[in-house]
Amino acid sequence: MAEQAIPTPGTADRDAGAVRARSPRSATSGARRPATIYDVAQAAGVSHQTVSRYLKGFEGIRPETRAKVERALTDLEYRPNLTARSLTTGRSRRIGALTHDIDKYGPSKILGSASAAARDAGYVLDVVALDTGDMDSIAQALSMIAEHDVEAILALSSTDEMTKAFAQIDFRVPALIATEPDEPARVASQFATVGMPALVGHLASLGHRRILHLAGPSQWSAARNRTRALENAATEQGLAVVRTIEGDWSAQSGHAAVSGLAALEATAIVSANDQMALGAILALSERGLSVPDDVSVTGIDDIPDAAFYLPPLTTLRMDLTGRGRAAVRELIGRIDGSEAHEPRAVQSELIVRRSTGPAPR
Amino acid sequence: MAEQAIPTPGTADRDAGAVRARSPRSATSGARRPATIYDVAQAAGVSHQTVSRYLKGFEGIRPETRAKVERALTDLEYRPNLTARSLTTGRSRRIGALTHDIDKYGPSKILGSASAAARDAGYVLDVVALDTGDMDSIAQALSMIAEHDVEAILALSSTDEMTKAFAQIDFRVPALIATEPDEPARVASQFATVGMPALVGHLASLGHRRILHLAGPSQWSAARNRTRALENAATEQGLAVVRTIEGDWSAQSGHAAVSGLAALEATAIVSANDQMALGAILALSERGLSVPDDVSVTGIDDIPDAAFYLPPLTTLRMDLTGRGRAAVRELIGRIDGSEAHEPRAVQSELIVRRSTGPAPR
DNA sequence: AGGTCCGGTGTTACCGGCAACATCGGGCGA
DNA sequence: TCGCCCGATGTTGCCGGTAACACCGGACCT
Repeated sequence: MAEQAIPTPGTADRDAGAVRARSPRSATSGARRPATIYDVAQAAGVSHQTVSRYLKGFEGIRPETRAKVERALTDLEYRPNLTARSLTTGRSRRIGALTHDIDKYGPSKILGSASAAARDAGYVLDVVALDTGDMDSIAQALSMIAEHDVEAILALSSTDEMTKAFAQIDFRVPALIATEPDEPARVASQFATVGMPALVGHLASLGHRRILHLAGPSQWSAARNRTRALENAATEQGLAVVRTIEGDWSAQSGHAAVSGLAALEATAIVSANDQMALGAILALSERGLSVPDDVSVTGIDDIPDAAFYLPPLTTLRMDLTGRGRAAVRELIGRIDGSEAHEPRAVQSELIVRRSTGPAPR
Repeated sequence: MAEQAIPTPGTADRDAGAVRARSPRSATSGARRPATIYDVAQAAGVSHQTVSRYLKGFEGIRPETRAKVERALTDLEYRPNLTARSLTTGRSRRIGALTHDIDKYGPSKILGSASAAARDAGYVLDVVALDTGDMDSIAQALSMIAEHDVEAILALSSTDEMTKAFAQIDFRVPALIATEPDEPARVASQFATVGMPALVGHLASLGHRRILHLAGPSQWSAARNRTRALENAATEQGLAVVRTIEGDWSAQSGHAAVSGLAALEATAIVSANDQMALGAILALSERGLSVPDDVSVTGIDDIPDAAFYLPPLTTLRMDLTGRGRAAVRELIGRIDGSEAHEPRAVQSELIVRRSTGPAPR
C-alpha cells in the first residue's frame, strides 16, 4: 500500500506495479506457454481487466488503449483459455453425447449432424461410446460426462435403458434423447400419419394384402414406433400384418429371419430399416424367390446404399440429419433459457424403387 | 493470525476458522450446487488439502481422519470438478477428434473404437465435425478444439488437406491421423505384403488377367495406398490393371463408373471399398452382366452388409476397430511420456464369398 | 534432556479467467 | 470554485482444485 501505481505509460520500471509476478517469457524460446490475458496486459501496458473487457467487446475503451491491446493480442498470439473461463462462468461450451452402435448408420448420421450443429453454435460434443446398453455402463458414462462439466447431455440411441436412465437421473443440465421418443397414439407424427400410410398405400395399390414385418429390437422406441405405425396403417387400409419377426437392425438378422421361415405367408416384406431388408432380399434369393416378382420388399431410412441394392430398395426416407441438428438446437435453446421448443418434426418421404412390384396372383 | 485453529473436533464455533467463507448450503434446498472439497473438508472437520490428499490416494492419513473424510464425501455426494483440476494440472482428460464423413462406415467405425478406447483410459473425445475438407474449415475446427484444452488431437480421416494441416500446425500436444498414412514403398505393411497379394492371387487362381480398378478419391492416403498395393501385387503376379477409375467411396460413384464405361475391358473389378463395389454390381446387372459368371467383383473393408450383397462380396477385411483403438492408445502413451510407439499393424484378411468366380473364357 | 527428524495436517499461493468494487481525472452545475 | 457524477481503468476476490511449504507433537538419537 506504499505508493500508488502511476498510470503514466512508458514508465521504465512499471513492471514493479504488476499484480502477479510471472516468469519472463522470451519470444524466442521455442516451446513457450500460451499467452494469458496477464501477458497481454503487461505487453500492452494496461491491466488484465482492460484486456478482458476488450475481449468481451466492451465499448467504453479509449481508442489508443484499444489499439495497444489489439497489438499485444496479435503479437502474443493470444488464445482464450476455455478451462479458466468456464471455471468462473460455468459455461464450458461442451455438450455430452452418449451412444452405442456409433458405427451404425442411424446413430453416426445423427452424430454427424449434431456435431455440425454444435460446432456452428460454438459448441463441441464430448462423445462417450457405450459398448453395452445396460444401466451400469450408461450410468458410468454419464458420470464421466458429468465430470467434464458439460452444459447439456444428448443421447443418440433411444433404447429402454437409455430412456429409463434419462428419466431417473437428475442431470442438473438439459438432457435429451435425439432419436424418436415413444409416440403415444395421440401424437400424430408426420411419419405415422403420412409416411408409413404412404408406404402401405403403395403396397396396397400393387395388390398386396399380407405383410411380413421385420421389426427392430423392441427395446428401441424407434422400433416400436415403426411397428405401431405399420400396424395402424395396415389396419386402416385393410392389409394384414401376418407375422412380425424381431431383428437387431443388421442385415444378418434380416437374413436369418427370412431364412428361418418355414413358409412365407406374405407377398410383401416391410422391414424396419434398410439393412434388414438387404438381408431379407438375399435370403429370398437363396430360397429361389425373386424380388419383386415373387415378393416385394421395403425398408425404412433410405441409407445411401439402398439405391444400389439389387434391386434398388423402395423405402421411406427419414430425415436423420434434421433430427441431430434439431436436438442440438433445442438443447442450446434450453441452455440459453430461450425455451423455444420447436416441435422437431420427423419428416419422412416414400421413395419408390424396384424392390416393390405387383403382388403375384 | 491471532489464534491457531484448534484441531479438536466438535468445537461449536469451528466455522470461524474456515479459510474461505461460503454461503451455507442447506441439505434440504432443492437445486444446490455440487459439493466442493471445501464443503467436504468443512463437513469432515479437516482442511481441504486433507480431502485432496485422500482423493489422490495418498497413504499417510490417519484412519480416523480417513473415515471422517469418507463419510463427508458420501454424505455430500462429492464429484470432482475436472475443469478446476485441469486448470492447475493442465490435464483435461480430453482428446480432440476431427473428422468429416463421420456418417461413412470407415470414419464412424474408427470413431467408435477410438471413443471406447479413450473411455477405458478415462478420456473423453471432443468431436468436431467438418462439412468440407478445405484448410480453412480444418484450421477453424482445430482452433475450436485447441480452446478446449485437449491433451491430444486425433484426425479420423486422412485427406491431403488434413495431412498438410497436421504437418504445418504446431499443436503443442500429441497429434495423430488415425487412418493409414502414405505408405512409402519401403514400408511393408501387412496389407500391402499379405492382404492385397492374397486378393490378387485369388483372382489370378480363378484365371483373371485383366483388372478394372475402382479407386478411392486420390486425396485420401488410404485410397492411394490401396491403389499402389493393388498395382504392385498385380505386377508381381502377372495381372494387368487395364483401367483405374476414381470414385468417392460411395456406391453411387461405383455405379456411375461402371455405367459410364463404353466397354468393360476386364474380367474382374477390384474396388477400393465395399460400397463402390455394390454400385458396380448393380451397374453390371443393368448391363446384363452376371456376377460372378461374367465379371468378378471384390471390395475392401468387409463392412457388415457386404456379406449380404447380391451376391455376397469377396473382400479384404480391414481391422478398423483396431486402428481407432491403436491410435488412441498411442496418443495416450505419448501424453504420458511413455514413448511406446507400438507399430500399429494394419491387419487385413481375405474373405472369399460369391462375387468372385472363374474368369469367363 | 535437548535437538532432530518425520508423519500428519493446515496454510498460502497459484492456474487464467470474470465480476464487483475502487480509484482517478475531467466536465459540469450550483 | 467546490462537489458530484461519470467515463476509463486499476485492484481485489473468487471459481475449485493442486502444489509447495509451514507447523506441530512425538519418537529417536546423542
